[in-house]
Order: sequence, then structure tokens, then C-alpha cells
Amino acid sequence: MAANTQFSIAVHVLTMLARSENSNLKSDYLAKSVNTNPVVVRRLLGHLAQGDLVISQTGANGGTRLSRCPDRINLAEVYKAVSCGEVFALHSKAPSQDCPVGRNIEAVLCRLQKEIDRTVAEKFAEYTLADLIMMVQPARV
Amino acid sequence: MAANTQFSIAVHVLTMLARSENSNLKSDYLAKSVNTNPVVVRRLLGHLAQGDLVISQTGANGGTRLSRCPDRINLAEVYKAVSCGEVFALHSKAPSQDCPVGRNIEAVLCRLQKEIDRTVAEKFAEYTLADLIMMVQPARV
DNA sequence: TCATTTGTATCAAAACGAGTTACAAAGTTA
DNA sequence: TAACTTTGTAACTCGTTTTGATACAAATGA
Repeated sequence: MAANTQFSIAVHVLTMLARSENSNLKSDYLAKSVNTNPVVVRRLLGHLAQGDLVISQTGANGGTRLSRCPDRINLAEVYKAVSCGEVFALHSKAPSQDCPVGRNIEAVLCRLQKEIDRTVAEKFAEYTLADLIMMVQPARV
Repeated sequence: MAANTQFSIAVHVLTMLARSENSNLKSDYLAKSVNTNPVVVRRLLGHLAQGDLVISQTGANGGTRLSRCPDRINLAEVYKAVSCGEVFALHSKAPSQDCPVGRNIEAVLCRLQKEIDRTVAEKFAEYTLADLIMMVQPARV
């Protein structure tokens, strides 16, 4: 019943990358800020890389940086990269086909699911990483 | 990363209750349609009862029925009753307070979380159980 | 009094997430 | 070339959550 923390950690990490401009950050360094293990961070960065949000490099002076400017990364992309994108799941076991409700409810829920998930994606899309940076660090003195 | 199935099962069960008008349905009967165990259904019905959506009775001729007309139960109430109501969770371990991002990101995420969750609740609230019944069983011949 | 049904405790099994160790592969530096 | 750094990923453990099952007291109705 508890929700997923991946999105929060992803936003945290991406905000740090955004603030470090073009220099690579190491998973070790990010892990310290997030208060977790470097491998956990690298796994997360792997998802973000698949979503084309970050670029990682192996080797000395390696690390990770954003693939684009923070104002061109919106939170819908982040959410999509690190979650299944579903607010609720359909039945894991197919309901009884002997029951009229069982036979038809899945199709109805499926349409509802799509509509809810689209609504969430649209809301997330209203914010870019650049917006978040402004919120985290409001206008410097 | 997988989402919760409780909401789908709740909608399934509530739809059956709505279609049975005022007669009580047994957890045994509901479990057959959902294709699970009666105790699992009774646990779910417990949450729905706490949310004031259904009324259960023990004893012979006992069972569960809706607490109101299907057109007065909206899906936001259902979602609230069976889930934590959060699309994503905040950090489970507090981020490092030594890092400027770590210090401030939680408050930002918290505001975002509230906004997203409110958006979802509003979308769910657009549908009543009566609407769903129409979708499951469109106008009879 | 007896049969039925819920509510809930308790247990076991399955599924899942998070953290850890380890190491090959890729890259840098000298 | 050699030494060093860093990622990516496999493999494992551990704790938590979810699901299904059994059991039984309490409530209800006949």
C-alpha cells in the first residue's frame, strides 16, 4: 500500500546534476547526499539513462551529467523513467469469466487507468527540472 | 515498482454490490468472482466499511451492501479508502543535511506530492459508481 | 438451540525492495 | 604500457509487504 520512493530520489539526484552544470558527478558523491549506497544510485541512474535524461561515463573522471538543459527536462519524463507509470494496477489474477461483472470490469478499469495515468503525466509535465531548482534554491542574495 | 491492485478489486466488488441492490452479498460469493480468498475480500471490505462505503452484517443472512446509492459514491472515496493516496513517496531515509539540495528538496517534493495527489483525487471524483455500472453493463436490450 | 456469516488473529509462502560485495569493462593519466 | 578510477551488473542477504490459508469467537437469524 505504500508508494514508491524512486521518483523522489530521482528528482533529488537530477537536481544535484543540474546544479553541477556540465561536470560529472560520481555515484559515491550522490549516494552520500541521498543517504544510501552507490550501487543503489547507479541502478537509478541506469533507468534515467534509458530515459535519455542523463549520460554516464566509466573510467577516471567518469560520472554522470544531464543529457540536456534542466529547462528541457520535465517531471513527466522523470516519472516515466523510474516508475511503472500506473497509479493503480489491474487485477493480477483474471476475475471469474462466469460473472457478468468479472467479464467486463477489466476493460472498464483499463480505460479508467489510462485516463488517470494520462492526467498524472500531464500534471508532472507542467514542471521542468529548472523550475525545481528555483524552488530548492530561491534567488540567491 | 509495480502498482497496487486493491483499487481494481475494490471497484470490482463495489460494482457487484451496486448491481445487487439492497440484498447482502457474502464474502464467499464475492471472492469467487474476484478469484481470490474470502478472507482477502473481508479485509478489503473492512477498509471500505471504514471509509463509510459499505455496511456489513454478521450472522445468517449476513453479508455486505452499499451504504448509499451508487450515484453518491465517487471513485475518489474508493481510492482513498483502499490506498495510501500517494502517487509517489517522499524519501524513506532523510537526505544528508550537509548538502544544500538534501536540506531543501524534501519541502519541495512535499508540495509537489500534495499537488499531484490532489489532481488524482479530483480526476477520480469525476466518476461515480453509477457511471461505472453503466460502463460495465451498457443499456440493456 | 443450531446454522451461518463476519471480523480478526495467526501462520506460511511468495514477491519485492534495499543494501552489500565483488568484479569485468571502459576510460584516464602518466 | 601500466596503474588507477569509475561505471554497470550479477549475485546474495535481509527485512518488509502482500497474499492465501486455517481457525475460532462473536453476532445474527430461524
